[in-house]
Amino acid sequence: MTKYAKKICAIIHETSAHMLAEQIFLELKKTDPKLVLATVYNNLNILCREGIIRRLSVEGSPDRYDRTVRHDHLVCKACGKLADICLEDLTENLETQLGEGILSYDLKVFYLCPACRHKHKAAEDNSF
Amino acid sequence: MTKYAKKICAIIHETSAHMLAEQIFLELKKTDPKLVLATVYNNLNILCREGIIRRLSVEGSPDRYDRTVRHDHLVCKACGKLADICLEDLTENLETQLGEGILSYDLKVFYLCPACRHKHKAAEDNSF
DNA sequence: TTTATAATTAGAATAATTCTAAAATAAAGG
DNA sequence: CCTTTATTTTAGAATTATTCTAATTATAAA
Repeated sequence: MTKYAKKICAIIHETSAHMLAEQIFLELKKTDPKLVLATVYNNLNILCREGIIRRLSVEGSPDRYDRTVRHDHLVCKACGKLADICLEDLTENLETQLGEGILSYDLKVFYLCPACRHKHKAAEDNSF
Repeated sequence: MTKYAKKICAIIHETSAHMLAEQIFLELKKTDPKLVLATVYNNLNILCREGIIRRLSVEGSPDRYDRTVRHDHLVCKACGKLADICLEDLTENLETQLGEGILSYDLKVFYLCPACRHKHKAAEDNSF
């Protein structure tokens, strides 16, 4: 694994921050000022392809990168905020239903986060 | 609902083709030659916001648009091909696990489609 | 070392999507 | 109907994330 691949990997696995390529770039730039964004993208793509990290497509925002330890995501439909949750593992269940082996799955649960729920409610109350 | 919103809605609900904005545009252009891509995007955004259609983020490809009737997706990790599947509804299960109401969820199951499984196997056999 | 291979840089290129302002269309009020 | 107002659509520029290309640098192999 190359120098920057290692560092990127470390950053992603140390936090659960769902970072953007740009954020990873800025973080690494602190210690490696000559680093360039394309290198970050290159390495992120390689790491994803090899299954070492996980790409997260989030509606209306650039891709984010996440650890591969099994977990799911809770997404606020209003503000888009993303949180980790660990629900029961569905792999076996899915394989049984499908009748064949799967590689992995991605489960996003949409809800209104407490903050947005309040805003939403306030807006409704004012609409009289 | 506006003229184009209606037509876009009809196209998406009549097929299960997971169409790109571009494809919808080309389809509508046949009958409305002066239509412009921005109009398609405008309407797709409005329809998504109102929950009338569903946006599908597919890794490494522009967004696709889908019907809202509950179903899940099977995605080939190698070629990216997308297929509809209808697995059991997890809503109640998820709400119980989370201890609160949810709006919806999105489940993508990754596997190797038959074609890619064969290619993959052939490549392995040749690597001796 | 010298050579070969792979990684990184720099910055241009691409592609999807959004934005802005003007034009066209539709809806509402008289 | 006609006029006014509001909404939709158009045209095309702008933005943004990401990829690509070629040149350079670093690493590994001979």
